[in-house]
Order: sequence, then structure tokens, then C-alpha cells
Amino acid sequence: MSKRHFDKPKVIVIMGQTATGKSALAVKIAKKIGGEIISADSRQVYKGLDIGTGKIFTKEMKGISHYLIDIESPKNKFTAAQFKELAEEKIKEIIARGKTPIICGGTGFYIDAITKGVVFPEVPPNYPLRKKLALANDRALMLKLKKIDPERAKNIDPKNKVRLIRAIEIAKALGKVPHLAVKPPSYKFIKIGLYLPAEKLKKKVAKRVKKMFNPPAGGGLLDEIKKLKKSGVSDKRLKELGFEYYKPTQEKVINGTMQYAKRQMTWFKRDKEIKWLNASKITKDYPL
RNA sequence: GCGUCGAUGGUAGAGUGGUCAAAUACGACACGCUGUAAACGUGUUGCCUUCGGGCUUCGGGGGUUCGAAUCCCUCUCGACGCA
Repeated sequence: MSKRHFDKPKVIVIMGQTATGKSALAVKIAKKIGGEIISADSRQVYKGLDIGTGKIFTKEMKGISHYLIDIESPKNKFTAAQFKELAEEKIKEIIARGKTPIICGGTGFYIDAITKGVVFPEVPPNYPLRKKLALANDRALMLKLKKIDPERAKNIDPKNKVRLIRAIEIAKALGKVPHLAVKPPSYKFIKIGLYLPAEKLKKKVAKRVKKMFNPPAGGGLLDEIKKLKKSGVSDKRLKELGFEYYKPTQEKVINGTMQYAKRQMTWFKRDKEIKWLNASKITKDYPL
């Protein structure tokens, strides 16, 4: 460990499976050490997606500032690069204020975008082009990519249309897809992962989903969807926003959430810097 | 009670004499990821294997055949129709 390591400002990262109590833990830590919270959730950035995404209620924030929640209309698309830019801005601001940034969320890709210092090629999405390319099949796209960027074509997943389309999009704009650049992060990230054994997680998810459909205060998930539709969010867009938002049933949402939790773990498992905590062992007075 | 149809792998559902360990979908498990990431993609999914193959499967039992998930008989269960 170099000395410089200690000079870097600390950023706490709370990640892990859905429904394990990340938000609550983040608030608790923030209270204790004087922190402010940056959400790392690809869907909580949207206004009006509250119940389905398990967004934290204002009163649960307990006066702690939260950022990158409710910053975009669900009619528009928000991307990982936008997240990276905004989050880095917020980190800087919070540190300048003498507080500790706490990144909290379950979207692994977003978290890695910040903590791993990956520099994405600066090519914004070109939706008309994507739409056009989506008409072609994977083989045709692969041939096209080979022609304009044989280098990238070598190691791309040849069957993944989404990746192929993005690669072509970049190559068209820049001539070729640049090699992935990694900039050493300017912060010391302390990563805490929350997980629950499958049985416990399932119970917790089931409870949470039940509440989504029948909240004590009224106005559940179905009302939320109605409201979104009324405000002009299309069915197609609702589908994109996740399984909770397109013809959900309790069973569907529970199963979908469990599948998601599993996928989250395959993502996080590779990150050896994470210190894992069993969420069921964290009590209200967990000594931090 | 008579008649008709049906019973297939974790589920749904193809297959109707050999090319069937059995399509496809879902689920399950594992894995990947260069601005969609709760997205998107890939692999495995009867058992054993020295990875060549071997063994047991299509409601139960019996039979026909060189060969049966597929044909015949019978039993069990289910749906519908007639009583």
C-alpha cells in the first residue's frame, strides 16, 4: 500500500442485492459520519417510478441529502455515461463541503463506471441509427462491424445485437472503437456489499411486493402505472422500464425480483474489493 | 355403466414405428458485458463417463416387431359426451 493511497478522499459504496436494506444502511452511516448519498440505480433516476423501484421515501431519508433520484422524465432515456458524469460531479461537491459521499445502489454497471475509472467512448446514442440497425440480424451487423472496425469485431460477442449496434454506432462516429481506457480513480472507494441467503431474501421480497400491491396508505403499484400512462408514458416504454411496469402480478414481480437479485450477485461476485455483510445480521443498532 | 379423447423431462407443449435422451418455450444453474444494464447475450439442464461412448426414460403392467414415446391388450387416473 502506497502512502498516496491514504491521501485520496474516501467514498463509501453500498452495493448488493435488491431488498437487503441498502438505503437504510446508507442513511445510518451518513448520519453517523456526516455523509450525503448518491443513488446508483438505473431506474430511480426517473420521476414517478417510486413504488416499483423501491425508491426511498422522503421521511426515510431522515434529513440526509440524496442525489440522482428523480432527475429525469421516464419518457426520456437515461444512460450509464450520464450517470457517471453526474455522479462524479456530486462526489466532488460533497467532498468540497467537507462531507463523505456515499454511493448506494444495485446497478453494478453504474457503480463500476465510477469506481473502476473506466472511460467510455464519448459517443452519445444515435437513436435513429439504432432503430435502423435493429432491423438487421446479428450476422449482418457483425459483417458491417468487421468492415469498419475489424479490431473491435475480434472480441465482441457476435450474437449480442445490442453490443454490435453500439459498436457500430461508435465506429461510425469515431472511425473505430477506441481501446477501453482506464483512469486510476482519484478516490479511495470502500465497498460494502449486502446480501441475504436465498430463503430470507425471498421472504423479504414477497413481503415487499405484497406491500407494493396493497400499501397501507393506498395508491399502489397499479395506480402508479396508471398515473404514468396518463402522463403520456407509452406501453412500450413501460415495458422497457422493467417487469414491474408492464402488466405486473404479485407472482411475476416476486419471481422477477429474485432473478434480478441473482444476476446482481453474478455481477458483484467478480469484484474482490467488496466486503460482504449478511444483511440479516445487521440489526437496528448495528455498531458501525 | 357405455363411448370418445387424453396421460411425454421441473412446468407448458411438440413428436405418432428407426434419423429420439426426445423440438420449442419457460423455469433452474453457470457465465459474459466499451454510453439500453431490472437491459442485452452465451452455455449447461435424465444418470454415469477414461468424453469414444455406456446405461435407464415418454402414467403402470403385458404383448407385436430386427426396432416402440409412437401399434395392440389390459389396468390406473383425467376431460368430455351418452345413460
